[in-house]
Amino acid sequence: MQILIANQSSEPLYAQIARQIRQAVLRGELPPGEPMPSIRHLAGELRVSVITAKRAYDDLEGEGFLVTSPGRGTFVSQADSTRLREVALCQLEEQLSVAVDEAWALGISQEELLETVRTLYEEEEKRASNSIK
Amino acid sequence: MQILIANQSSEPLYAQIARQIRQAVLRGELPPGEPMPSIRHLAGELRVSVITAKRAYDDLEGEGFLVTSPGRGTFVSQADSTRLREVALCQLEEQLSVAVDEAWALGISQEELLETVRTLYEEEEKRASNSIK
Amino acid sequence: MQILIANQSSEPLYAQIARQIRQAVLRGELPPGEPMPSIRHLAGELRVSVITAKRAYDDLEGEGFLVTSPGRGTFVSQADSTRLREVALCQLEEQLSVAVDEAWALGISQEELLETVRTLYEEEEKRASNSIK
Amino acid sequence: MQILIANQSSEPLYAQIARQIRQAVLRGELPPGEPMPSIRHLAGELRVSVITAKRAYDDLEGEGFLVTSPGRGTFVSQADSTRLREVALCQLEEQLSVAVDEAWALGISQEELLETVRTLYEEEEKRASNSIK
DNA sequence: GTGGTCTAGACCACC
DNA sequence: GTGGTCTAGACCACG
Repeated sequence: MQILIANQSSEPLYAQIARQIRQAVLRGELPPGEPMPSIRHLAGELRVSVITAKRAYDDLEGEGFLVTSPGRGTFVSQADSTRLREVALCQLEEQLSVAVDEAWALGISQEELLETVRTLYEEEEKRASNSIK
Repeated sequence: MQILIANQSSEPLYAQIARQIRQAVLRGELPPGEPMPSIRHLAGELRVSVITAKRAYDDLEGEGFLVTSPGRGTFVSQADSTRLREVALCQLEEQLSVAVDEAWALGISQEELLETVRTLYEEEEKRASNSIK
Repeated sequence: MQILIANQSSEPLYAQIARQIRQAVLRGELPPGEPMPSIRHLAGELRVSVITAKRAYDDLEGEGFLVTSPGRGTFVSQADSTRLREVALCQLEEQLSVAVDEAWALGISQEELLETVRTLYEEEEKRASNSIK
Repeated sequence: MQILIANQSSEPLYAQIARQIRQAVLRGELPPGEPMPSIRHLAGELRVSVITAKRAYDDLEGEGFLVTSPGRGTFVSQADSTRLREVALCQLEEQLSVAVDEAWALGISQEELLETVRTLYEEEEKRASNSIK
């Protein structure tokens, strides 16, 4: 898989890494049981400190996305994917709620808002299909 | 106007204050030229330090929402509201874009997403009409 | 004479008043010996506090532009206008020096800078001739 | 780079610091991506409080000159330098406009004014070439 | 009374 | 080590 680090972003490095891995798992791109690269290897590839990579893995482990067996490495969890998805959905809804609140404050009509979301979704699909090619 | 502070939020206090004032201005609830409460007064009411209240006003001044004359107080800016609204719209689109990205990664269909947004928007309207009563 | 107060300006009220009176004296618009309006009268016209108007007169007195004889009022000074002009010239040169410094830092050539100043000067002349009509 | 602090100036400390860094960036002396000294280090060198140094960086970040990533440091922004230069030019023109207004009020002829500016510019060049040696 | 500046010091998150 | 937030408190300029 491909992880992109934006140095300019205000999102912490460890959060960027964790988010991208989390998405890949939920998307099924990283199937349960799949071995993850070692912390040191990942850190080297992404040019971040080992401690930062570890923090990302730790968080994902805490959320149930990864499991580490000492001495053997880190793997994508076999855990109940339904529960994981629910957690993610809940976070998404919170995120959307804030955005809708903002939109309402700006006096944007429901129609305009839905139209914007539709457009963004289609752009997202297009981008995805391009990156597959 | 009414400002609510959530101490347990991860959003900094000054950002919470600034955000709520920003929305009130964009919503037209605080008309141009309107005098704002003094930073000391605001700080007292919200139970935060004077510096924290000042930081919120400073940020809003930097964004063009407020103007302050030393010794006289702080006022809602007479500035070009079109420009301010554009900036806000731009930020909103960025926010939505991230959320849509998440939704796509979770495998949510366009229909589901639009339905969720519609529901959230209607809840928002209901909440607003209640707070008016 | 006409004094304009910009409430939005960062320049203090008393300084705006003092500056405009100073310019009027240097320009010869207010001849030596000319009686000035009383502090209370000026304050009333400009809608500022008496203390602010007094501060402006005090400063101008300190600089030698005005003289106050208690009980009779305030008048434009008969003082050596050459000295006053020199002080003003010195301040102007300081002001220009800062601007030129900035211009140099921006990599503006001498020709460009002189051209800009020339244009601004001509605009100033035009504005002045219009306000006379 | 070299930053000079004049404690007796009426210009606030943080503004002096910000101004000198801003000029260095616009002059290209501090290239995009360049790491800035940490606020603590800068504060120590300039003998000012950490907060004061931070305030300067904060302002420059708001203007788009710097970007900072928590935990990693502060860097010269990769931002569109054309836009930054335009803003600076705009501010300069405002500054010059005020000065020309003063000059006109003092009855200075266009020729005298241009001559003064020319002299100041040449002094500036001389000073710059000396500081290089 | 207002806001503006500067200070010291504490605690936290990130790398 | 880095920056981010919040605090209290002092002093000044403005109205």
